[in-house]
Amino acid sequence: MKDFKRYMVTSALPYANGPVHLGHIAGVYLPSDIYVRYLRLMKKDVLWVCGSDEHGVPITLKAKKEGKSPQDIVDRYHNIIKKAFEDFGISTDIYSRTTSEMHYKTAQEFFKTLNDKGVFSKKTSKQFFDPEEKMFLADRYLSGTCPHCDHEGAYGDQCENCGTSLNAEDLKNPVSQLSGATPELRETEHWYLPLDEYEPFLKKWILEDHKEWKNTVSGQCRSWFEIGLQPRAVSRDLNWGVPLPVENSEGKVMYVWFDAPIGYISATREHTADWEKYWKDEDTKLVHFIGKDNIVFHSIIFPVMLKAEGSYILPDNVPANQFLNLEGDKISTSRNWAVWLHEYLEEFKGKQDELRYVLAANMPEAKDNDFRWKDYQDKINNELVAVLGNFVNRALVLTQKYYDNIVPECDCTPEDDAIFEQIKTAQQKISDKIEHFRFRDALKEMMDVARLGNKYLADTEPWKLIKTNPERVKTIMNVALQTVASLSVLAEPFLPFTTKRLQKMLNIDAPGWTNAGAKNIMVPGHQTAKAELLFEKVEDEVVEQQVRKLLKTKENNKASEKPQVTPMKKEITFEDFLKSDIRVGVIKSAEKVKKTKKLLAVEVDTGVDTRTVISGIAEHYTPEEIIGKRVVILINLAPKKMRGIESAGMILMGEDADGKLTFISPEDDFHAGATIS
RNA sequence: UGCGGGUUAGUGUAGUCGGUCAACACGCAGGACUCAUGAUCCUGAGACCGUGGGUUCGAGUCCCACACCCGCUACCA
Repeated sequence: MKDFKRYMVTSALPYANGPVHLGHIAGVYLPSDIYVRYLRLMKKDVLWVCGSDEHGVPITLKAKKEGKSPQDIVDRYHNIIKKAFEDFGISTDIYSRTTSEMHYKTAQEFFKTLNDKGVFSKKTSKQFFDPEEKMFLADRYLSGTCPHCDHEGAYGDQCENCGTSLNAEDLKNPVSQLSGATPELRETEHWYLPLDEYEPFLKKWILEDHKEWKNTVSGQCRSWFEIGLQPRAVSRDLNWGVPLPVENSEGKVMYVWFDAPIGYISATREHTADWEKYWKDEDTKLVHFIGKDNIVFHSIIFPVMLKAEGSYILPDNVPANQFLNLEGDKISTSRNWAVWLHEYLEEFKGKQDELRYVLAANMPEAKDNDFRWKDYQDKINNELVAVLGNFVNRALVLTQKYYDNIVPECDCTPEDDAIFEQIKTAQQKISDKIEHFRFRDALKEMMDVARLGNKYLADTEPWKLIKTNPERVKTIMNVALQTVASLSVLAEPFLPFTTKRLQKMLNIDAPGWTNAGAKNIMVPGHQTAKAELLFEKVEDEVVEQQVRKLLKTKENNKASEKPQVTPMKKEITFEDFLKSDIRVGVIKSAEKVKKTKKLLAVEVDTGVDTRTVISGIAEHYTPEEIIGKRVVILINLAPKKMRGIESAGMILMGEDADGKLTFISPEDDFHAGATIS
């Protein structure tokens, strides 16, 4: 492997429309922090940057909804996130933001360079423009009448009723979701990054030159290659973002995904005048820590931008993690199903390392993992307290008892030497694992050193020997103290707050990484401070309270989910209504349509005949349980073939706000074919 | 539906090139110890490695099919 002179580490910029939660921490910021702290201990030249991503449409919408400016919104969350990171020991060299002056400058220079080099292609297309908001509308902020089925709630990109994907311009009676105004079709021109031209380069670079990347990352890239890369628009018609630095581009800003990764560069520039060596020198190792949702941006789009610019290096690795679930359910900002970092820090004062430990031990490195409060309690009580905290306490308390906190002399036997050997080996293993982004394994290795210490004490039994061979006990306690001191280095990347306290107790300066396993970190005659417990047990009550809090969130969600009532559709005439032939039908049989998740093929006796209807209810009903059910069915609907089966008619279903479906059934046992009007 | 990832003891996970690979942690059972936050140490029980085929002298490990879970995508008359 190449020997790099320095490291440039970036972590995905958190989007400033909400605070960060444990999923963000476990997936991105904690692994980065462990990695960087380790590199610093190795005395490497390393720079770690991060910052808030503050552009993009969702922020403008949130601002509008709250009657504030986009800047107000991003200020609020930027400050919450920044403070939470600091308090949690996320030790970035700089935490910047993409609304900074330096970022505008850097992003514009970058864009201009690409533009001057003729990298971009330009294309004109027609898009809807909201005259009230004075802005172009992204497809999903448009609604209207579907040109195919006349459904009125169709979105600009798709009709949810008939399922066809649409071109926004084909929508009938389009309405802006933002203002309710009728948008006009206007021509607009956009800049495109020709990803397709870089495909051969990317394929070689990722699939051949970087085989060491996680297979989730290369797998994702491979799937993009299979579809074929397309030019990607990097400009938007919006008034919130970095303005394009080119002529005739009024009202246009950079696509948020174009400017955000440049934020890494801007932050570096803001931090040091010497920024270029971190971004443009081949001897620098560039590493992007991200979550799996960001893979294409960091392994395809941003590298193409860097490559096209010409003077930048490309990432050496993109260690993407999977997602963390919470108590079995997907974390969701909008449903408030999350443990927010800033709230944890409020409620668990001084317990940063406890959380860091649990998250690191449970990091979603290869697949999605689950955070459970019970597991939080178990890991802290049975591992942190019982193994690490206990060993440290035993060593220090014994030293206090026997030697009044003075480090005794050491006269090592081969058994003692073996301990130092093992610590050395562990140190190398931890290094190796961290360098390969295997943080949970690395953490385990570190804990094994504490286990080794516990075993050493159990084997040598100084509390017995003190009566028969006090000379020997001196050496034993010396070895135990050296082990504790080694732990104060080896644990630093994972548990920085604890190691600081530990070093204070030992009354030593922070040793360097390579000192771990040395015999002389604690010099004989040195005076240590009084022993304190490193960790407290987590009581059942604490965990129960958190679980209750989450349950409450669930209940609140249910309650506050005011049935989202869809607006009334356009008035129809009685004659229109009479056109539909709605009947009571009886379900004769049903079976799942193969290879689909939601579709059931249902045989219905309509009185008129028995016919097959495809219904999208398989997630709510099993075929067995609906046989014999009386349902309401629209029978004169034009048949449509789906998945090779012809569906003649439509079973009417009630739909809840959260998407739950239920049959509409007559209250009395009406016969099949009874009309409904 | 397409693509990607996953499916290994009660739980969470390791298993790089196919041959001590069935491992580690927690939990559980029994024992030892008492310096330590009822912590620690030792011993033990617990997995036919999602299912079914195939390649091979030999497969969690390679190939094929299927099932289930997650993400994106499609579909949901």
